[in-house]
Amino acid sequence: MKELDPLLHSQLRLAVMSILMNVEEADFVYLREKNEATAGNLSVQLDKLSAAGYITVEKGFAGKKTRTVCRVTPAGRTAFEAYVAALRTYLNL
Amino acid sequence: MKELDPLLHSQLRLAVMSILMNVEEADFVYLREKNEATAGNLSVQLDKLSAAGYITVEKGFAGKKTRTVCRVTPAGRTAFEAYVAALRTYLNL
DNA sequence: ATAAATCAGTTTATTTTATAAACCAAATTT
DNA sequence: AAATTTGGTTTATAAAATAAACTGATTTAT
Repeated sequence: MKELDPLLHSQLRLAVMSILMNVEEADFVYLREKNEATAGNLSVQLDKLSAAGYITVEKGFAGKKTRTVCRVTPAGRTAFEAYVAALRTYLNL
Repeated sequence: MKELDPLLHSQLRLAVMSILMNVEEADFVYLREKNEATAGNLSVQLDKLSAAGYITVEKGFAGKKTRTVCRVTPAGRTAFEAYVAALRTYLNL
């Protein structure tokens, strides 16, 4: 049975990746609001995606406030597409 | 954010449901082999699907050996379709 | 006939995950 | 300058997935 990448098979991580696939970059606050996630949960899940090399997380400033910007990496893109392909076979979409 | 039914958002349960959606009925052994799952794991996940009313689990006999047969219920069918629809919006498929 | 191995499955224990709650430092508001 | 808000991180708790150990019946081999 084709494996579903467990890193992507998580509601919040999947939603984050889905956004990043379509958006070039997105910051922490945007991702938190769009997903109605708690900051804590989002922080943890971003770390995991980052540790896996699926996204980059850049800390910078917007004026004086900190701003954390996320982007999907090529590896992340590939993994996401493989995940979707695997899902298709599961669900025969 | 549209919720992904957590009962279906599990690798093994999803795979089981996907099979049952296409097959009218399937027994324990078939599901275990097809999914390369351990019997323990399968047993637990079938219980959950059954407790949720997504499948029926009937114990009977095939000759002298016990045989556990699973079928998807109308509620299960509906839930599965809703899950797939929700996934589509996540992944914009 | 009986001991060993297999089959079909359940129960219990362990590990992993997801999530929330508590916290921290800097910036803003009053 | 005290109180609040913002943008997060860390730690604790709850829920899930999985594996390991077990049960009870059935073959198979001796």
